[in-house]
Amino acid sequence: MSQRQKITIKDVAREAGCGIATASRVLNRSGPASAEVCERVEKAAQELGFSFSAIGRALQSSRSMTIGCLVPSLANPVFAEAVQGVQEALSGTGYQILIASSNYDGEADNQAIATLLAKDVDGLIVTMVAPEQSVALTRARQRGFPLSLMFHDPIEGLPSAHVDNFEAAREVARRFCELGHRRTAFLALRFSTSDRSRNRYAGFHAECRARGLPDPALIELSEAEANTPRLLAEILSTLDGLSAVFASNDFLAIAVQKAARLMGKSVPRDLSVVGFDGVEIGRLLDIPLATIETAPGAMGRQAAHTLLDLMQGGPCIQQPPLPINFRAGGTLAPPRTESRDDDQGATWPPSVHLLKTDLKQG
Amino acid sequence: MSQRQKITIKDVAREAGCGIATASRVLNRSGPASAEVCERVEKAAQELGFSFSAIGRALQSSRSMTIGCLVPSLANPVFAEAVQGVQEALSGTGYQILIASSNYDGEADNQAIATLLAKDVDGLIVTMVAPEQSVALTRARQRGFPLSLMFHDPIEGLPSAHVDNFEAAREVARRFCELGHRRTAFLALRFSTSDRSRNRYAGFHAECRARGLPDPALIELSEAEANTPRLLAEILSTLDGLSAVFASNDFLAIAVQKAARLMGKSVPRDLSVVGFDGVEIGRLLDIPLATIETAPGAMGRQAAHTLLDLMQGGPCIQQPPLPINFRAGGTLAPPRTESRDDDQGATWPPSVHLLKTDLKQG
DNA sequence: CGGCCAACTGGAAACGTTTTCACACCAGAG
DNA sequence: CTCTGGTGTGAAAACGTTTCCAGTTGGCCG
Repeated sequence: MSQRQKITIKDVAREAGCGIATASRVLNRSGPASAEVCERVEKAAQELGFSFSAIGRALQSSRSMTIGCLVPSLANPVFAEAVQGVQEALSGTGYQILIASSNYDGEADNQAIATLLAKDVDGLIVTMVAPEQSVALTRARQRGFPLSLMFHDPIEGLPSAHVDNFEAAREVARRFCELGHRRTAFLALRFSTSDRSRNRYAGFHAECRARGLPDPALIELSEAEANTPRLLAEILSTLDGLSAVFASNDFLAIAVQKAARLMGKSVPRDLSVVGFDGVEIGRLLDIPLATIETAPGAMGRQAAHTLLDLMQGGPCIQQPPLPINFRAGGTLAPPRTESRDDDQGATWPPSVHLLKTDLKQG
Repeated sequence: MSQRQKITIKDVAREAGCGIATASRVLNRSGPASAEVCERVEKAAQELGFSFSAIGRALQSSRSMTIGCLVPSLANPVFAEAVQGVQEALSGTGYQILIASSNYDGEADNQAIATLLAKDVDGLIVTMVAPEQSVALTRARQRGFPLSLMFHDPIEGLPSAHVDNFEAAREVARRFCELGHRRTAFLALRFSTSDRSRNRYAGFHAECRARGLPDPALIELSEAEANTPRLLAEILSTLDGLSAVFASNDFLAIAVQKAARLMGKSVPRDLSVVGFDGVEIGRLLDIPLATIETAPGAMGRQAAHTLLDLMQGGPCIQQPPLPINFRAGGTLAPPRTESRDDDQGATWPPSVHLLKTDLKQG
């Protein structure tokens, strides 16, 4: 109930009976001051409960000590962990995180970046729908504003903390192929708004081709379909001869298992499933999930370090992709029957739910 | 590469050939302006790519349009979802979120609050280790600073968006009891730093007592134990006659299932398990997890709305606890044998890993 | 034509810092 | 004694806004 309004350095100076400049010097240890006045100022600050206003500082130094962080959604543990990683890397540096999320909306992405920039952040760490097409991001980049990406493949001059989705997906195709699988499918939740999913499909597709497998079926699910095992089962059952599914994230992979059970199929006997991300939970399932392990926290940390370097005027150096690890699990096994159907089957891949979209490379 | 430094309203005014005040009025539509000068200013702002500096504004209006948000960790999906909820409630209000996390450390909590306050946030939404013991929080409260809690039970004069952990835990005890369970255990990961866990145990304990059941064993796990099913199995196997486990969160509950499998026990035939939180994943397991469903996102939204009201000078009104829902699941069933051992067994609850701590009420 | 009001305009203060600059003082060297 | 150089100090400018206030127009009414 006591003092409602803030106390400024002016109050401290008055209380200590000295000038503002002196008080500032004492409190920041940024210049000479006699022992006597030094003590008076310290005491006054203590008594008044003074603390510097970051705003005044920011205005004068034109550095807000704040960095902006944009992710699609914190409800996705992968992004939440990444932000936590950023946080950790920034702790102790004096920087705070101003956060924003776009809910996977490209327009919201732009809006968010503009807002963060208006708040005078000193740098930006970003995961968005389409970094290369965002006008706000492009403008910032042209101005030489410190920028750092997460999860995206690097763009010329724009460093990104990422994993090689394409290569990781090829690894999955390789495993499928070596076990004898032929008919495969790739499941994704937000294919159109996630370059990560698209790169994974591209890699998966490329390796299947390279090994003479039929093209994998590409299935984009709606939220409803992903969360309702019955719907998912219906979709899966339209895929004749399907023996292996690569899901674009672990939650989807778990949903597939549930759906398989509903279809009376057994994992991995009738259907192999591989996920992506390597969330902890997959390891604890009754049948541990085979998946590609990534480290979102490490991505956040790397992005933060890259940005810190950039803000200190360092050169823009692109780190190599973070390591990934194929985690073996009970959900991956050889197909039940060595199905010797020929690959020319005109019905594969089926067109239901098939999504045509421009793939990166191929 | 073009202009490296920011363009201010001064630049716009000069370009438009008018005074700063006029430019401000035009751009904010906050005062009269002739159509002609209006157009010139708009055009100049457009061409220069001007956007207001939030810092200048904040300094002058002493409102930063930023609210601080402190949670233990974003790596915990429950808190991440809550922050996402805050975000949603704040979207469109012009407020941004400055985030901080303490990693479940009470000292870091204090430090974080001080930092956020120094950044001149307009309000604070907080989940911390010990809100009532934090000097930083107490000082803020005394100053009448807008504060809003999440997850905690309300404190006099400090509104909190929460669920009734005590009552929810009683519900679990009730279910256990009605199915015939007697020997129960309560598992928690961070008992000492989580009043939520403590309240759950208190409610669970109280209801067990009320129904004449032996006191539940209280087990606090380390991270290592929780994540290594073998270790967890060892601990569980020391509990003789145990037939039902209440885990303080869903991930723990899933780990218990895994451990049970390792022990050769079947869930729910040999061991019933109930979790807490109601994360989506539990529903997709082969045996859907029985759990208490909560809505972290809704908590975040409520906390944000409460804070907004508070910042507009509204009275401090404590909302009732958010509704929770017992979600039935395959992991809960009657115990295998109506074990008719007497309750006086001197070995129950076992002392291994037992944690003595001051319990709230109960 | 004088007076008045409305519409429009811009100078200047204020917000809380940091930093530059000039001044005062004092010791020691010449 | 005067000069030099260092040390300690505070006034003032600057950062980017908003807003108050006073000023300048122009139109309209008496």
